[in-house]
Amino acid sequence: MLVNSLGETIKDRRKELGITQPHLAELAKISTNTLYKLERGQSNPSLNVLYKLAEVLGLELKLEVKKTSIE
Amino acid sequence: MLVNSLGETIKDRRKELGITQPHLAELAKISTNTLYKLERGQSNPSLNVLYKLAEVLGLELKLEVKKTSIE
DNA sequence: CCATTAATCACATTATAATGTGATTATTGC
DNA sequence: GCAATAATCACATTATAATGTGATTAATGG
Repeated sequence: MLVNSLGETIKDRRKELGITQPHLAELAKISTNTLYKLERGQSNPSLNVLYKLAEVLGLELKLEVKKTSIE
Repeated sequence: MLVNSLGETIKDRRKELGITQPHLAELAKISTNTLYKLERGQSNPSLNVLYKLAEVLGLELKLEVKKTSIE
């Protein structure tokens, strides 16, 4: 996950699904401000917000061992 | 990502690496309280905290399209 | 055992994420 | 063009994550 790949991922996915920020914000039950800042990488979102967006967007959040790490 | 799989993942990984909560907290530059609650699923951590832990633990956070979602 | 450290927990404080509001600037469809 | 909606932005407020402190309870090694 690079610098703001997360916000980009959400924005790209939203565009793919053809929905607006206000609509997605409503569906995920977060404010447009929160979504706007998140997409632009201007925030440090909570896990809760990420989950709510992931849910609506059909995305999943994973935390796994780096394939590149030495085991 | 199930209910508290995230906290579990972090705890399990920490154990694998054989380090304590206080030590990991120090390495990741977060408080032991924050780590403790996160591992137990008693918090709604910020992305920042997750990144710092992932960095130290050799984990990566991914947000991707669900394989099960209809495309 | 028992001393030492780790983990758990409560509670107060501080920092900041999330929201609300209103304005401005794109963007889009007619 | 221009009306309507979307996206961007500033700023104040509210909710809450993160921290600090100190205590209690496990766990661990000597």
